[in-house]
Amino acid sequence: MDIEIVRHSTAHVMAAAVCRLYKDVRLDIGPSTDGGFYYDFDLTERFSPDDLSAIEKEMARIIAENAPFERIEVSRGEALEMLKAAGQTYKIERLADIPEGEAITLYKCGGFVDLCRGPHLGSTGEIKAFKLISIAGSYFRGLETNPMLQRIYGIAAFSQEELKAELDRLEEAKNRDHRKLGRELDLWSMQDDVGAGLIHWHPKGAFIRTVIEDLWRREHLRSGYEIVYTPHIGKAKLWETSGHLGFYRENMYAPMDIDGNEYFIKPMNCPFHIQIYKSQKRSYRDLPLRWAELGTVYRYEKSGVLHGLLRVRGFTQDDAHIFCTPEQIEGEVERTVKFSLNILGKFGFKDITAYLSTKPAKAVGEESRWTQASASLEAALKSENIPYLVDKGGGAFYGPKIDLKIKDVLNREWQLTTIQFDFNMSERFDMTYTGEDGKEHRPYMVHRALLGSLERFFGILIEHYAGGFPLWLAPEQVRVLPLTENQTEYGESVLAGLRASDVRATVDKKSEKIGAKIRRAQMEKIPYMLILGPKEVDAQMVSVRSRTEGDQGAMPLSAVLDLLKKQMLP
RNA sequence: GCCCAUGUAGCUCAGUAGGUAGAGCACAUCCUUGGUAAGGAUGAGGUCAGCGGUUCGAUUCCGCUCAUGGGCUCCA
Repeated sequence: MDIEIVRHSTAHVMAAAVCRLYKDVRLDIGPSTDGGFYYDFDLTERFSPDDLSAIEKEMARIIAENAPFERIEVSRGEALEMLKAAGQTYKIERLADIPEGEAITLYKCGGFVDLCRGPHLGSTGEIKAFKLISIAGSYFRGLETNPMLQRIYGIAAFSQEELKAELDRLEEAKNRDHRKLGRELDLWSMQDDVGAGLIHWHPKGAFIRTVIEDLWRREHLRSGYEIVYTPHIGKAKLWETSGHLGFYRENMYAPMDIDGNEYFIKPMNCPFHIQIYKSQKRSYRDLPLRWAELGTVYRYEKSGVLHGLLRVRGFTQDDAHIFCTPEQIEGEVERTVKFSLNILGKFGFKDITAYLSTKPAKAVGEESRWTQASASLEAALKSENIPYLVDKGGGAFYGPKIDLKIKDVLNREWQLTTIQFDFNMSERFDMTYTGEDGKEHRPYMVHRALLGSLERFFGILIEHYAGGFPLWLAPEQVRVLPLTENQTEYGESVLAGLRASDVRATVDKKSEKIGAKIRRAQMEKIPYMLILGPKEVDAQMVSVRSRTEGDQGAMPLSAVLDLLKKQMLP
């Protein structure tokens, strides 16, 4: 049996329970989802979180009744009549969606009848384990202009054990939440006095960022990129030319007046890179040009979409633009994909799926360019053997793209890399290069970000590692723990030895028992602790404790340095 | 932006049926000098998110705003 059937049937039982407990309930739909199920309702009362347990109790009653799910095939007219009589206005609209010729079925269960394709369990008694999780609002048919319904989310499983496992998984995800860990590990914050969606990187978080940035810069230089820096604001004219004021204005912050000119804060870096391109005449001999920038942009995001580090209003993209000839395009795309996989791999992300989005109905740019660009994207995915899905017609109007999504340790998917062609900007800014034939040609322009944004990437990294960063990323790699104040001096000399080898370390000089110091270091998720008591001083050794492996015994400092050295690089 | 919920010390939370508040952790000082996840004592720390209203009096009731959380929508 399929878990989806269990989920869907549980959704029906929930709807039945709601109908028993409340008056004049209008139903929308109640499908199974990836993790569970939901049902959308419209009723005068507002559900509150306390109501969930009452609904759960009623559901348990319905399950105990072991009512059969009865499938009834009806004509369209009969269904309509039945729904009209019941005042089920949303269902009537849903009925209209069912194509002519398709069977129309009702499912009847314990006095509750629902328009539903099914399939369902034999009877409610087959539901062994479920839990209601949350209440949310949702627009009918997901349309902002439609009325808002009340949605109840729940999960269902084959057994109580499986339900518990699922709840544990949710709990684990909660414990890894980058917002919780960000506070506990003192990595980053947002401040009411500053504004929503604006990130403060605290020293430890900022340190991790510098490690990421250093790696990013080094790898880009190795891979033939050049690094640029561009301004944070630009004149209205620039954004008119780029088309942002036409298409993207609601995401841009209000302009500021400087000497009578309107200036906008940048929501994207591309126009500036294009300006550098256009600062001189370009030859085919100059191409490809690969320009990368950790470019900080600001976008107005609706208040309701902000989410920790994952959706913010100010963020730094690891942006780059590649300008090249048609002959170079395939090679450039392939090397970009390869480069991205290389970088993501350094952070332990190996399970990657690609999404290829092709030409939509409304699009700019020559057909031949779309064809060539899409083909080069697909070829790159094939040559790298990446599993991919094609979203036909899902590209932006300005070009096809591939997005790479990684899976983290909890098997959750996150989009990081995006590689997008842009047939729009190159036209709007009239970018050209002189070809071998002495004529002007239009370069291909590829926009790409590998990590996406540093904020978002950091959030994902925190959750991926659950805050326990590998040695090379850890802001504090080693903590020296003298047993008593008598070992402070030796501790200082050990610290000096560590720092001389570029190990990020501190000494805990507090007059506390060693257990308390260890506990603190464990909670701060510091990879290694060096414990120094009289024995270690006598032997001129250090006792090593690994955060994950525990006591490793005594060894000379040089052995510790060797041990660390092996983990210093990604 | 929309629906619902929440906002009390740095953190996690109690509490006040309207009379300006409390715990644990963290912090400071002192005592303690210890062997692999919490030693003890004392102390400091609050415009109860902000603004306005009702009231003799508001952290508490009402309204608005801001922020956060769960979703929806959005993410050219």
